[in-house]
Amino acid sequence: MSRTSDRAYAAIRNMILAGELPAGTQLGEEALAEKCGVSRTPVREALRRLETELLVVRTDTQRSFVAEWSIDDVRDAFDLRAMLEGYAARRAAQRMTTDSLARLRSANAQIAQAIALPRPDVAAFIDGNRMFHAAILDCAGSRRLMAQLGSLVEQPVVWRTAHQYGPDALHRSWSEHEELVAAFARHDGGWAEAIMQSHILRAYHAYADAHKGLTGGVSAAPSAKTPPAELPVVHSAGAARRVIEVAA
Amino acid sequence: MSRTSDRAYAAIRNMILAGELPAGTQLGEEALAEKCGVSRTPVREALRRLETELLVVRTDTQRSFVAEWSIDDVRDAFDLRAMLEGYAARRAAQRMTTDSLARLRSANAQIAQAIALPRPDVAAFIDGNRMFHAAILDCAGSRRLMAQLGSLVEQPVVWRTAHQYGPDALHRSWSEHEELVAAFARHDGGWAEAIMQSHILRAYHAYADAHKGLTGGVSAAPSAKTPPAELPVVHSAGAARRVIEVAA
DNA sequence: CCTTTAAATATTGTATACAAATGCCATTGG
DNA sequence: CCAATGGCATTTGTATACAATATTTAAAGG
Repeated sequence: MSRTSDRAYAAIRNMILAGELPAGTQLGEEALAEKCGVSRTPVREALRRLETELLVVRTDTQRSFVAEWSIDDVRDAFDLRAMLEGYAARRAAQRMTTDSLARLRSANAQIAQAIALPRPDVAAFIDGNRMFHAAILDCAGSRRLMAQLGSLVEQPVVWRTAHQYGPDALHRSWSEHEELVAAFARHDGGWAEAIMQSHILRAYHAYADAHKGLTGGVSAAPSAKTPPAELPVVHSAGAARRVIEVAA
Repeated sequence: MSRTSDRAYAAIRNMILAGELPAGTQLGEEALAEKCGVSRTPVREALRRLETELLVVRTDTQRSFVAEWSIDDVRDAFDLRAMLEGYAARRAAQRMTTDSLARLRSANAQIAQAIALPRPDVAAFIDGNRMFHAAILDCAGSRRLMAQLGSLVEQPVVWRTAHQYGPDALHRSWSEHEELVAAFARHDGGWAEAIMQSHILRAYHAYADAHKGLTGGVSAAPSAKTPPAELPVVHSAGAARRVIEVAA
């Protein structure tokens, strides 16, 4: 991961996720190159990656902009993720090995420890959560599924500091993971799928509730000729900080 | 689409799909650049695109190879497509407009005409089929879904000359489309989803039957150090011609 | 005053040169 | 004879220069 291209990708991605580059911002290659301290070549590659992940949109004349997210887009992303990750859970349940099961238990044990402290260790929680879901995806054994979910799990709106989660929400997440482990242990694909879908969609509603009234419907993509000017930019200075992860 | 990069993409893609570049072949940038008559820069871009579509795999040391397809990979791709396109059908049914419905009827009318002739016009059939499915996807109104299905619909194994389809199979495909139109007209999402899944999975079994015994299980990706040498290359000269589209 | 046109500016696309890394092969030492 | 190491060939990564294209600005005409 020491390649310049990856650094550029990570840098741009973080700037978008952090709100430093608000939705609708034009992404000039030269400007980004300077900001990242690299040449345009790796920046171009990074932009293409971000484009396939829909974090960046391009006009028909090849100009890149930070993608806009309407409330419907968010719902859309969660629905898709619920379906795909539910499918992953179903497949994983069928192919579950004792080894994978151990990894899942271990990951959720880390989560239990992270939320047990007087003040929850959010970083550890997020990390354990990531490991848990990654293990399931790995066990599902589908390259395609992995590729498709990869571009879906960490989206801008999906990000949200788990700090906003109260102790009860954190515990409920852990509890759902435990239930998933039970389903996996019994190789019950249908059960696992149902739990997972519920798990994800609950996360969506947690997000939606937290953002009630905040997000005026921002339209999807900047159109060809009039991209950044007239866009109602939602992410003002205050909103920039609010970018985090919905910990499913 | 007059950009050099797109030409390179299309050229490489076609070479893979046509079997000219058999699975496991190393894809050197310079060699491809010469073959396409362009410089390495657009070739690199094309390779990255093909990589995200899983037509090309890269080793951990950044070498590119034509992806291998095991029978399980094929099944995997069809399962995913069935799920995603089923989902698209469900959404489309809910949002169906008279305008979109007209487009669907028109596309299927073209199919009817294409298969009605004494000798079926396969090109017209494929074209109509593409239009039909594209209209549904469009009506589903999900950018993400469109992006994800885009990399799934035209995969190497999914390709197969519809020439292999007999008149009955062509007619059945048309008939299922008609049923889809009926479900759409009634805004019955569940029905539409079920038909679509059946439609896709039937196509899978048509493919599987046609390739029985032919495809010895080819493993997934060439491993890091020993990529092309020991691979049991399936696509011999004879197999190269067999590359086409499973017309769902 | 608005629309249209044309030049100027800015941005992206492609090619090429060079640097870094990987892979291969032969040689050497055990 | 096998394993390890060194250098040579090949391949990919990055930077930069130049060409093509798009956008903006300003001026002219209606």
